[in-house]
Amino acid sequence: MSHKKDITIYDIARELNLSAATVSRSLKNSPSISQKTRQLVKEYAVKKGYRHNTVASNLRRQKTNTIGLIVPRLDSYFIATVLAGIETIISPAGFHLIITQSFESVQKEIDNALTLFNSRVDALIVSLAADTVDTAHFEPFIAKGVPVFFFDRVCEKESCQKFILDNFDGGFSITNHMIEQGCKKIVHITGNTTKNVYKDRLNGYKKALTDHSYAVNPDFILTNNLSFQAGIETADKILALRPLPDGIFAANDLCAVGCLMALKEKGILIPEDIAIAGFNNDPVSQIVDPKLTTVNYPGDKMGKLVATSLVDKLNGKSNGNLSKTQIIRSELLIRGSTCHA
Amino acid sequence: MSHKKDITIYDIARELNLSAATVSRSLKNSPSISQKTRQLVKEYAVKKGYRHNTVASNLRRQKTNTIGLIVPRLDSYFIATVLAGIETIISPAGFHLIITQSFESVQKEIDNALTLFNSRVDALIVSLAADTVDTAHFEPFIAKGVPVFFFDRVCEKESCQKFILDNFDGGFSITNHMIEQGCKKIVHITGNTTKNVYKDRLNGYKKALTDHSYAVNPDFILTNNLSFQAGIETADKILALRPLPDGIFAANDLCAVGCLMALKEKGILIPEDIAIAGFNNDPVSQIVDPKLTTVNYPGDKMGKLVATSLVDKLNGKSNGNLSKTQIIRSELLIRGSTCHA
DNA sequence: GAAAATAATGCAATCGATTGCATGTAGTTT
DNA sequence: AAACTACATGCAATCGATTGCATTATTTTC
Repeated sequence: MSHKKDITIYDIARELNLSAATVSRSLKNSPSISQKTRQLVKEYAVKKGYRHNTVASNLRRQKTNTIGLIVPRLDSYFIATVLAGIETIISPAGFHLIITQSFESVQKEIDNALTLFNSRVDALIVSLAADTVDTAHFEPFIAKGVPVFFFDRVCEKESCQKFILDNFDGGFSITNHMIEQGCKKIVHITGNTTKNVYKDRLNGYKKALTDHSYAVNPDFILTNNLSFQAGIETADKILALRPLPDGIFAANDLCAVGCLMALKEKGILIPEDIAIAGFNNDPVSQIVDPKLTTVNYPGDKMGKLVATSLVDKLNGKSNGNLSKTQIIRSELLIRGSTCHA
Repeated sequence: MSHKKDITIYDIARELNLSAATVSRSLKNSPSISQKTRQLVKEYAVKKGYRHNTVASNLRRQKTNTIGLIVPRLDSYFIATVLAGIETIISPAGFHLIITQSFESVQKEIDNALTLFNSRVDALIVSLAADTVDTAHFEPFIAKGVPVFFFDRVCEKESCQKFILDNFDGGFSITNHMIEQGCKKIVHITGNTTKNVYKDRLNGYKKALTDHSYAVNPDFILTNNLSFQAGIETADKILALRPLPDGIFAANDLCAVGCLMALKEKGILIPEDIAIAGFNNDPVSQIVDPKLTTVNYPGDKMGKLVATSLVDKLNGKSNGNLSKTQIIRSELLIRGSTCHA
């Protein structure tokens, strides 16, 4: 079956006895073309169903108006909201978004970076995979002047542009709050602490303890992959600890909720026996009974912030003195899982 | 500041005293080039940090290896899992994914379709906006032979390739189950019934009622936007109904959970006073207490199915006789919100 | 009415990879 | 040694829009 072939500016030029240059300029409303021809060309283009060929344009202009995105996974509430925020900003600004997931693997992240580079994206937005230590795969972008913006799981290097929540402060506030509620033996469940997000939350937790002259007990710092399932499994480990903890601060909500539900199942009263807090303000934190104390992590806001800064930079509207590190203030949300009604 | 300029096959050709054609063929491992030259070129390319220019290649080949996606919004669990499923399949197959959201608006959907068309995507995957009736904006793709695959919220036209869950069967099974549990006055909360998903669920509900010789009471069919908040607000309306309902079937989980929590708040016992069921198997359905009976809607599976079919088609591996409508069997998940332990 | 200024349009190169066809070279056959 | 085959490489056009510079048409100015 044969399909309609696209018409080009040359087709229009030929039909109207003009040059391709004039047609091109007319379609872009160049003021150097007379009102009359401009109108003529545009009407004819619409009539014939002309469609601008972005690919050809991209090659000639050496720009793609495309932004690449690399995230660990797409099926997380936080990432989904960031994504939505980014798209909301860049789409009206005339940019496209190409998305890829690294599945928490450096190798996949490297592959994705390479194909996005080859696709000549105008910029890159990244949240690092769990096991990424070396970030050399982003060097080609830097060397070429392509902006690379990190968010959430960021590159530790000074020179990187990054957008993060104040994870230290969040971890500190939560732990502090639990201590104020009377908790004396608080467990912390964390993920991969080579990543800033978990490391900072952990350090905030430690700081709150030492500020209150509590010792940091290494046995009370548990590591898992922070999934819902991991939370359920960790509940048993927690119940086996001696002395029995009276508080749990998990580095994300999903894990906290899994843990909370498993403990409830075993007859533990929340928060009377053990108080629990999470991190992220995931929808599940408001559904679980009792509702989960957590730190608000506004993905939509973060996505919009990253995207706005990026679009400004790409359009040369950057005030230039944008700080390399943008920190969103953390906000503690106190709910039933850490205090009695 | 000056940035490193990309090197091209011409640069390599010049340095090695070869033609660009030979370089191009070497890099693609064309068998018509001798092993020796091929090796030479490839090593030199790596050494010099050559990167394939996908944009130029796309223009010449008249293919972009890019798939466009248009969805109502990105920050929904279902969409996020579909997205993850799609990316998982198409990425290893060498395709990119450009995503856009319509925010449930036809106009935005039309705009997105246009820019994706101009970007010469090789295929399009769509879940329609709430108010989309006319689908003429996809005609240019069809006319040009660009595959357009619909999922979930699909185009009603016969000729469209669509992937859906058996919504009718799901609605029927849920309602039937509730009736078997003793419910006699079941409310249905639905969304925009011009969309197949909600219309079919509603029809399944009606069929189950009439099969059991129950009348369909129009007052018992409530419409809202199916958000969590809407569920909370609808709880009051339900309590004002006479006779008082003894069952609620909401067309999605978020709304069902909002409603459930609001009712609990008001002292209603779930499921003793009123049984509740949702649709989608969203994570919140397993967190709420009691856990929510629902229909499993495997986004990941659907995404992979859509993407696999699409990639096969693009690679000409389609068996050709792929049915226009692919239906995923619905699966009822019975939980505490509709039956006593 | 001629010169100068301005407006409108065209020419042709460019972006970088791809590919059908032509050419060239080495090796084999008779 | 001529003729032929097979393999390796090059030539040059192509994809379609963009844009600096040149050229032609139209006004303005004196």
